[in-house]
Amino acid sequence: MKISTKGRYAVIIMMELARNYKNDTYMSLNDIALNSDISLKYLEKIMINLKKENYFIVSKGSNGGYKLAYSPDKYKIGDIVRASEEETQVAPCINSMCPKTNNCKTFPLWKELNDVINNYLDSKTLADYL
Amino acid sequence: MKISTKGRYAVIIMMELARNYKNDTYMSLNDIALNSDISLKYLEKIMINLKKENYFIVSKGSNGGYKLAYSPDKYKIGDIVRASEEETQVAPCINSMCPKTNNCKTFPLWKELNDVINNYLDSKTLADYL
DNA sequence: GCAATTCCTACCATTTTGGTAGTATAATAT
DNA sequence: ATATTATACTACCAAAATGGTAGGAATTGC
Repeated sequence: MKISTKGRYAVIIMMELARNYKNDTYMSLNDIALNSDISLKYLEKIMINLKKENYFIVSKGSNGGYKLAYSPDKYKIGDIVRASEEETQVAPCINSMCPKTNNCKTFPLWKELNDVINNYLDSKTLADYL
Repeated sequence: MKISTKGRYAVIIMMELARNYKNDTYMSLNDIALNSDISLKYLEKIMINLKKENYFIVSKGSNGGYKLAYSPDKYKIGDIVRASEEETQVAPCINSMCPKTNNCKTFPLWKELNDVINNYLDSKTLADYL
């Protein structure tokens, strides 16, 4: 029962950009790496999923980098985590459960837990943790 | 963001015993294996952690097995999952977070998420899923 | 042109997950 | 007693996920 660091690092990246939002300057992954003590290379990898979400305005070249496309309160933590993790179900269906056995009787439990988690994470935005 | 099957299987085992509670007979792991489509050997492994909790009355030998020591409503799902998982924190502290960087600013988020999850799982007992 | 930056494709070590195998030990039915 | 049925214990293992690293190509600003 553990959230992978990928999701947590994604939130950290987004937080760095959120803190820089008011400056309206581009922030490079290198800057984020220095601030957050995560390697540039791993940051790049985590960015792959985040970039699909159109969260950023990007600029290549010197003085380039990323900035948030919207104000921090527009970014739900839940969206960020789900975008980073691929597996969005806390307890996805597995072969040894369902349907011959009684195992599926616990399915509503995991389904509801999933909702509880998502509802909580969706109730918070980057602005809540600046 | 996924709960390991270990915790889920543990709940399944406990459910099987809960369903057998009214019979007041011992139920062997072999019976549970047949009912649940999980291998006997893997069940044994999952039992290791559960046995530490004094959840059962155990009998070896023929017609032996396990039965619940208390009625199903006394077993919180949260306790069962936590007993099975070793890692009880959803987002345990890791080196690259805390304390030089700003990363710890997100700690309250994960701490609270942890509480949300535990509160939900503690609000349910085996009796809720018979 | 050069430096800074993102973008893209691989690769990889370690840990966790999800098991299996074999044997010892204990209790019970007969 | 002893054969049988269970649990208890110890060890091993394959596959997948996690948490990275490496190297270079493409793009842009100066």
